[in-house]
Amino acid sequence: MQTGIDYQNELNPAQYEAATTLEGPVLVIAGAGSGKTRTIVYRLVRLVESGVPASSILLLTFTRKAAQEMIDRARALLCQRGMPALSEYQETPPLHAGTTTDYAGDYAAGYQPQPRTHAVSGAAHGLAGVQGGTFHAYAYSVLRLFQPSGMARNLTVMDGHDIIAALQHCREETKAGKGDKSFPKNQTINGILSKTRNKEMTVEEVLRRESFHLLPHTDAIEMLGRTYAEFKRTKGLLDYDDLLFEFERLLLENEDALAYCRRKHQYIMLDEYQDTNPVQARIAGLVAGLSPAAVTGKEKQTETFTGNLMVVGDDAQSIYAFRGADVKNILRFPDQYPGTKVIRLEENYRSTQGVLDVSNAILEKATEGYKKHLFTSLGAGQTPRVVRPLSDRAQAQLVASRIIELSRSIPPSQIAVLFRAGFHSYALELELNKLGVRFKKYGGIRYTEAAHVKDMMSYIRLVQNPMDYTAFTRMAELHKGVGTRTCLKIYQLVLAGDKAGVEKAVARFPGLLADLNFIDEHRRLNSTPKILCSAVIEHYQPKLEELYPDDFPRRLQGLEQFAQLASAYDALDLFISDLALEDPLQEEKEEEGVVLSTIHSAKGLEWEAVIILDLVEERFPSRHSLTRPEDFEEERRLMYVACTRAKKTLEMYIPATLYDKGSGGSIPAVPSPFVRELKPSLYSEWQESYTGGLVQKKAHTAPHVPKPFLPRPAGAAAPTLRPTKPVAPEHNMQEEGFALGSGSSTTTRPEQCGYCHHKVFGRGKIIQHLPPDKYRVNFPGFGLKVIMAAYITLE
DNA sequence: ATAGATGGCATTTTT
DNA sequence: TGCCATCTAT
Repeated sequence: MQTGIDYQNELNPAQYEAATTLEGPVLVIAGAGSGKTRTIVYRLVRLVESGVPASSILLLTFTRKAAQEMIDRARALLCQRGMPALSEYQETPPLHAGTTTDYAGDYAAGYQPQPRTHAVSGAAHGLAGVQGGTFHAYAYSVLRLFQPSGMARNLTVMDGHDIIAALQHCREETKAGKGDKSFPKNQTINGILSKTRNKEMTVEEVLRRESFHLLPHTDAIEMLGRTYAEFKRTKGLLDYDDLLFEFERLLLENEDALAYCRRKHQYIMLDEYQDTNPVQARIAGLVAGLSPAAVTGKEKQTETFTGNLMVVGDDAQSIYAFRGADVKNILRFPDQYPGTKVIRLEENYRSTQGVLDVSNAILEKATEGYKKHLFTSLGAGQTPRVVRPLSDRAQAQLVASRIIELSRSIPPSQIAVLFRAGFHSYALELELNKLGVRFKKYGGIRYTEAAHVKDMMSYIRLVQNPMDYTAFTRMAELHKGVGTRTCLKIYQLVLAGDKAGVEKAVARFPGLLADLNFIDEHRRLNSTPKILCSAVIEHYQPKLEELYPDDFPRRLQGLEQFAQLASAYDALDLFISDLALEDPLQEEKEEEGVVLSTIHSAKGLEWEAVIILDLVEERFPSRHSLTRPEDFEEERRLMYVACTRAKKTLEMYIPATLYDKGSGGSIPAVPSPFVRELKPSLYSEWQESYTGGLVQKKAHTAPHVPKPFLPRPAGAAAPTLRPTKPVAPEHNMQEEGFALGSGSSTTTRPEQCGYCHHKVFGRGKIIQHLPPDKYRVNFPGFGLKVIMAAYITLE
């Protein structure tokens, strides 16, 4: 089939090379803003144009949204450039129907392949049937077709909340850490266990590396891990990590499954390869055709690799090491896949040179020496700004008014505020609400986490998997008088098939019996997700009205929206797993509004204007990164990712003080090393005054004159701005010790951090030197303290 | 055994 | 801030 696309003229030479190399192993090193998405989009079209069936293309990206966008854009390209011959395909045939041979039906006895894709489908023109999504979603889509050995028959994907609930259950059962205040919280346990798996290390290794204070609990955590694994196995539950490891095991143990994947997905594209972890890399290798021995590195592939595998990524943007991502995957790809064609996309089409200069400067200081230099032909553009509000509260007010100012010339949806951690934006959110500025926050509360949605989902999940204990608990405890014990008892009776026993136990709770019957009936009916959703809503509505008398209509509406969503699915389990893997309502949020996002969630996105908050030590770089140099390097790459999101306007905010909830007062903050090390010529410096507007600091002119500290009465108007630096005397250390742009500032790099002893608090980690004679020290069990040097002994 | 209330807490980043 | 864990009255 032919299109009028002129690949050579619409792409630059490197992009062209990447988009038109369809066979063999290919590594694309794509610098920030280098047109990576465009290249993948063109390659998708090119593949289809060359006669590759869309259904044999697998596109794995970091989020489903990313895959969706690429497929949509490819489809748009095809539509727009006319594939007249294809217009008769407007009515897309179901994914597995007709043209493609689907082997799963033959192999997986009892499991019929479902006629609707789980992940994203390119639902028009020649792209119908491209399978795209995340590794996790892909893993599930195959796992459900083949029965993994030793697993319950119906597999359910757990979401974050399920995981915590399951851990809690295991904890009660084993009495692990009972009554021990130093025992970590479920969240923490989950983090440790998950790290253990993603980094493929023992609990002890993980603890030794990043939380040595928990080392005394090593055995208990390991034991809890085993109990948790057994809990999941017997109940047919899969957490995020299980999806990957069970999938790998399936590919290694079940020849049919491996053959199915290899045969079906002959053209594989992996985006963000720098952020894959070892098991993901092995899965990719197995499906692409690498031998099991070569995948684990036991043996080296010596002949030219003949599978069609393209990986795309940027080692400088690797920001997920904390969850096991390993840059080595991308660095050694050519070695692992002999015959790899390496293509570098280097010209930046996103940002003006001023933005790139700052970005480059940040990367230059990286100790791991990623040699990258972004360039553009877009021109110098605006000079990035450094803004220094008096406090984090003032920062919120300044940013809010700046957003209003910017939105006079830029659509609000083209303005983004980025920060290191979700809670860093709280103050700004309050401020924006106060001013009536619309915003959408990425990484905020998922709609699926609302109580009524979870209630509804528990019924749906029980229809799919009667052993889903988390769902059972949720459903059963909706009834007054049913708690942990009763719940467990009934669950066991139900599983044992003891009908008489169940009826007896449930007799005291008539509503519960009705629920169980309802679930049984619908399991028998095998209804479509949409019909089931409607039925559940009707069944649950009385309870909804009882539980939420003030706002049940609104919640009901939300549930109906959910049922609408379900109508896109033919298979119940796919609907459930999609909800656990990614919030489907996220992308349907209104388009208007300023974007608030963690830097991690901002990956791959771009905006006209980008504001980075809280560029002070402890926040960014995060205090948790101060232990090991490699973590600090990851913070640097995070900063690089943040800066390279900006097209034209880049502003970095450095509050002089941070509110301290402990003391209720403000503590001085040290500007982030990432800004301190920038040459002053790369940015202009702006400050707050009491009279209005941001005022640019005149570089190197006015001598520093400390202004008296003028406390604002509570509830006073937002700070306005004034031309000189209003720094309170007690904060003058910033002027003296941490001037910006020195290029050689006293950075609290991790390698300079040591430990010290204090008579009362014991051993602590020195977080920061506060000249001339104080240290900020983190004492396990006591938290952060500022201590006079005289009272501690350095180690 | 359950439910509700209270008080103490620490708080990265995501599938 | 919201989320725990523990306590107390039924």
